[in-house]
Amino acid sequence: MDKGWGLTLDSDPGTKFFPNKTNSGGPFFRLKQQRDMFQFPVSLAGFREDHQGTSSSSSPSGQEKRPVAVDEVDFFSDKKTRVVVGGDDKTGTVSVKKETSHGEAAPGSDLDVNTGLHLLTANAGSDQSTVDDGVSSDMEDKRAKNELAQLHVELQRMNAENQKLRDMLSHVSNNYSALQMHLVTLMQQQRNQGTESTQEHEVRQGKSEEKKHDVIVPRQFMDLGPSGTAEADEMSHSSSEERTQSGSPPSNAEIASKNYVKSKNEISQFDQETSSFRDGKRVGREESPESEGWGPNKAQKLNPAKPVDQSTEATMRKARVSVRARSEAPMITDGCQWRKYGQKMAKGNPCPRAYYRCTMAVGCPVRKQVQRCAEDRTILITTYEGNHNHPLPPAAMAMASTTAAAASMLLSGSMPSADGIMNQNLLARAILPCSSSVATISASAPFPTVTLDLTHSPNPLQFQRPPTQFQVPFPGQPQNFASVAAPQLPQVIGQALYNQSKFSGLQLSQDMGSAQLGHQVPHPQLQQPQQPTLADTVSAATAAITADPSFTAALAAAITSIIGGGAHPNSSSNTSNNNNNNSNANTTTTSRQ
DNA sequence: CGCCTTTGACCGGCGC
DNA sequence: GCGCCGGTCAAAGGCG
Repeated sequence: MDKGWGLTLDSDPGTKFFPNKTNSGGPFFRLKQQRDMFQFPVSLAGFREDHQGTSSSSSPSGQEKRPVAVDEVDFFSDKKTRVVVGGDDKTGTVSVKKETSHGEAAPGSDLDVNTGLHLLTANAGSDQSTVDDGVSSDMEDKRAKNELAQLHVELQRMNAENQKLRDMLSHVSNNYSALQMHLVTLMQQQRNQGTESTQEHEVRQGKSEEKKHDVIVPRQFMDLGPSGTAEADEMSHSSSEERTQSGSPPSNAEIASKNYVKSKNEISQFDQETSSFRDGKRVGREESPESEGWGPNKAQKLNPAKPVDQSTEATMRKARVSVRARSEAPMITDGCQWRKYGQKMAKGNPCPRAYYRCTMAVGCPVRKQVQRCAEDRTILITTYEGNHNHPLPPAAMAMASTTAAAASMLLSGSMPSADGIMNQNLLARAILPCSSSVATISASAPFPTVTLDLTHSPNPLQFQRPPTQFQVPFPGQPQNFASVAAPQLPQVIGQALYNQSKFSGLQLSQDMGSAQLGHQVPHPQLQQPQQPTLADTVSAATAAITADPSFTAALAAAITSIIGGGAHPNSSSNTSNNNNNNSNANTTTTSRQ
C-alpha cells in the first residue's frame, strides 16, 4: 500500500534476510519514507490477517481477499489537514483524500492510490466472464487493458501525490523536531527554576562532564533507562555508520535530531547530577561493568557507596518487558547472545520456563525468560529484564531499545509523587481507550511488567487483561526519574503501537485522533533521540530483522525503530506539559512492589 | 578445549 | 517454622 507513509507489505514467511544483501526472492516489508526506503522480510504468523487489507495478494500464504479496512490516518500534527484512506478490495485501490479540519474534502485533493495489486483486472474479468459467458472475450481483454492503462496512469499520478505527501510529512516532521527542541529547552529552564541553586550548579557541572563523556565514552548502548539519551546517541552514531555505507546525506530532520540529542544529553545529565540515581544505568561510563547489574548483584550489595543506586538498580532490575509472539522456534532471535542457565517448571504452565542471560559481555545484567503460553503454545513469551552494559550490534539494538524503553516506562511511574501518579494515569489513559491491545503494563506478576502482545490484531474489543488491575503507582522511585522518563516512554510505546497499527494496515482508533487533538504532547526527551533519521530506522530495523526470523519479534524491533524514524503522524502540538498519551495500546497497571 | 545445555541443589521471599 | 515457588548456581555432560 502506498498511503502517505508508503508502506508496502509483502509477505513470504520464512524468508531469510541478510544485511547488505538484496533478497529479491523474499517478501519484504517495504517502508518508504521520504526518499528513504528499507525493506525486510517477515513471517506473518500473527499478523497475517492484519495485513490483508494492504498486503500484496501475491503472498504465498494464501490470504483470502477481504475488504480493505478503512483507516483514518492523521498525518499532520497541525490537524488542519488529514488524509483519509479508504480501500477497495476488488480494485486494490486505496483512495486517499485530504480533508480539512472540518471534515471537508480539500478541493482537488481527491486521489486514488493504486496498491499495485492489480486485482481489478482479474476479479472484474472473471466476474464479467461468468456473466457474459463468452460474448466477447476480445472486448473484455480490451476493456481490461484499458483499465490497466488507466490504472497505470493513476498509479503514476498517485506516486507523484504520494511523494508530495511525503515531502509535506518531512516538512512537518522537521518542524516538529524543531518544536520539540524548543520545548525541551523550555522544560529544562522550567526545571532549573524549580530546583535549588546547588542543583543548578550541579547541572552546569554535569553538562560539562557530559560533554566529556561524550568524547571519552564512544558507545553507550541501552542506557535508555530513565533518559534514553545514550541510546539515542548511540543510534545516532550507528546511523552515521550505516549512512556511510548507504552514502545518503543526513537529512534536516536528522540534524535536528542530533541537535536534540545533544540537548537531551544535557537534560539527562541534569537528572544524573541532581541525584545520584541511575548509576546502575550508566554502565557504559563505568570502568568495570562487573560492578553493575545482576551477576554483579552480589558485588553490588557489597558496595556501600551507592545506597540509592542499589535500590534503583533493584527496581530497574525488577522491571520486565514481556514480548508475546507467535513463533515455532524455541527462542526468538533478538540479536543478542544468550546462555541458558536454568530451566524450571513454572506453576500453572506445563511448559518449562527457560532462563537465559546475555553473554555478549562479561557481567551483562540482562536476562530473559522464555516460556510458551499455556493456553496457546504457539505463543512464545519472552521476558526481558535489565539493561545491557555493553555495545550492542545493530541486530540487537531494536529489541533492546524496545525492552529498555518499556522497562523505563514502567519505572517512570515508580515513584510516589503526584507526577508519578499522574504519569501512571496518563499512561493507562493513553493506552486503554485505544484500540490495539498490544501493550500491557502489569504488576500482578511479582515484578512490574510491560507486555507487548504481538500475537493478535489490535481489535478494539480485545483486552488482554481486565482493567481491574489498573493503576497502582510504584513506590520508591526518585522524582527526577519520572519527571524525565515518565513522559517519554508511554509515548514511545504509544508511538510504537501506533506505528504498528499503520504497519499492519489496521484501523486506527478514533481515540488516537482525540489524543492527537488535545491530549498528546511530544516528549522529546525520548522521542527525539529516537528519531535519529530514517537511516537509523532502517539500520536498526533491518538489523533486528536480520537476526530475527520471527516476524513478530522483528516487528517489535522495527516498531521501536520506526518510532524515531522522523515520521510522527500523531505527533502534534506542544500545548501542554507532561500530558503524554498518544499511545494506542491497552494498558493495565498494577503493582506488587 | 571452550562454550553450551541440562538438571538437581540451593537460596530467598512469601504466605499460611 | 514450614512449605511453596521463583530464581539462580554449579557440576556434569554434550558438542563443535
